[in-house]
Amino acid sequence: MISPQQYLENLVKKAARKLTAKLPHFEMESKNISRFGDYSSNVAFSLAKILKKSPIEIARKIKSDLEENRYLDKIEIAGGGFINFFFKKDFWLEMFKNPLAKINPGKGKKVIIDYSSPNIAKPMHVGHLRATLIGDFLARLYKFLDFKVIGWNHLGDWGTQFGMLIAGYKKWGDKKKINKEPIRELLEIYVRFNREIKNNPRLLKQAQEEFAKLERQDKENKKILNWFLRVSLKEFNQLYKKLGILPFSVVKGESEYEKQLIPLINDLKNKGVAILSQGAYIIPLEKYSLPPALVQKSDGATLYLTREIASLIYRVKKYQPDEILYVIGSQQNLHLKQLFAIAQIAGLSGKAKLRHVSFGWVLGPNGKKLATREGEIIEAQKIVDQIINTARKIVSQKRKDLSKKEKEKIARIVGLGGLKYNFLKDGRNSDIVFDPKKALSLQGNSAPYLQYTYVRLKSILAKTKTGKGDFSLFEDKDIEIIKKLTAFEDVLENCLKDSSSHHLAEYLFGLANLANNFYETTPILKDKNIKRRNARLALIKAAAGNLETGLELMGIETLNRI
RNA sequence: GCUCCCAUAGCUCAACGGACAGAGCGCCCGCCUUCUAAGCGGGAAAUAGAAGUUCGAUUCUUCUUGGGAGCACCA
Repeated sequence: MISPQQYLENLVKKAARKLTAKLPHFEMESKNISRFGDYSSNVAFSLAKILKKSPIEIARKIKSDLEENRYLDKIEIAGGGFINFFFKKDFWLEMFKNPLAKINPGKGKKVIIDYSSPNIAKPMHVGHLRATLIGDFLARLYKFLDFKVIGWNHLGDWGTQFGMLIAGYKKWGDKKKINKEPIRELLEIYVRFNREIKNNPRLLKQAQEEFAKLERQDKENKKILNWFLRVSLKEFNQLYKKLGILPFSVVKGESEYEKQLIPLINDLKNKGVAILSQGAYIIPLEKYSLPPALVQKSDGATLYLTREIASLIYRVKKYQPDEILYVIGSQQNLHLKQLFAIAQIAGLSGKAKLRHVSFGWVLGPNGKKLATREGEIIEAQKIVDQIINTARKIVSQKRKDLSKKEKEKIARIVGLGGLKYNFLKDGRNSDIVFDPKKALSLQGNSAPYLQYTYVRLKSILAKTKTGKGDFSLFEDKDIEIIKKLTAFEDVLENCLKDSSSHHLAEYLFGLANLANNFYETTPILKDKNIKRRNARLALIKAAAGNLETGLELMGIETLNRI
């Protein structure tokens, strides 16, 4: 079975083809307003433009063409040319009996999703957290839709700052301390180095020298850098584990491409893609209305972008992906545009479609960038711990009856769920305001609300055995839920199209609201009509299943008790 | 200076050029001897400003105002 929306779209397309050879784009949507039908379409308006006829006239033609359809109760024309479709009850019962086939738009295609990308020796901040959660959602979504997903973590481990870190380590470093608390210690060295540089400019030179050695593949410095990477990664992995993020397929530092850069630049020069300008090599991008991209500095050193190009070449060569998603903040919009333009000019991306999944800033409650009063960044780790703490307090207050172990489990799942939902419920392009103090909302459009609804549904199911039900006993409010259930796949397609989770969040919230309203107003277990009772048990089981699947796609766990 | 992004209810967010701009929080009102009140129902409340394109504009174009990001030797 395909979704009702798909079904109607196909139907209308067929009818429209009789009127014109080239189909215009049109909408088929569910408006949640009963007099606009189960689904409505603006196809007549779209056709009116090319056929130069009135929308009403076209709508009438389509209507008369489709009116005999066995699933449709009626078709209405309203609002100057909208076509509203009303399905028969039997259709919805049919939809419920034969659930939708799982869609598989991926068809086994390979996609690389590049996300998280923290810098080693530095704590992950709230921006990394957003990138990580968006990326993890996309990885789960693509997997669910039958793509072969390669999760890629491109670590920042190159640049003069690592010269500072190595110089600082050689001066003041304590190996034991670093092994114990790597990121804290390394950050301290970095901060101290920058502080002392003000009084002692020679330090900067030392840092540059250490970095230059690194560029020359100096064994000792490479070894140190590698060690920094290993211990940082150990700490990152603790956070990923705590968050319940899918494991990455590839974790690679930028520095790993270093050896390929000179051949790469030579190749670009030979092809005439890169040209000499003011002593440096640039790739002009006027054709793309972009400023030129610098790939080699006048001192011969390479840049971030150069390594990004090398990484792209490596990815394409090694994995032959059909698609590469870069989950990276909007401040790098230009950078990604340049990368994609270069890929096109030099033919680097193979068959892969490149896509920048850009996202906005995470702002604090005052609408400014999130920071403590001292101006430090707020660490992702602290946000996670803080929200679980908040959840712990609430749970121990609300459920004094539960065991400590169970309360702890609920606190973790509700806290993390609240956090993730907070980042995933909004469209990714806008800046979002994140107030760590208010982040765990229990009411309304929040993960705990969805988790609570799931628990309520499961709890009803747990109290009884199910038997054979008679679906024809369903009433309007049951059908409302069936309608919602059948839209799930369409919602996932929207998420895929926009690389955004907010459609799914909105859907799950709507479904949960329907479900809550349903069991609030409809006694199920006490229903004397056993066939209807069983039918409704099947219905809420399906609703719970949808909630669970949807939450799982957002990386949010469900519970049986809350 | 140039380029790009953003501006929707008191607050936080929705709305692929479509029919009356939807939600949540907060506020006001009602519902717990009945499957977990982390719930359900109801109410007040918004497109920054000006012009244009269109049958139709929150959406597209131009300008204004206000915020943010980026723009050759950082990553």
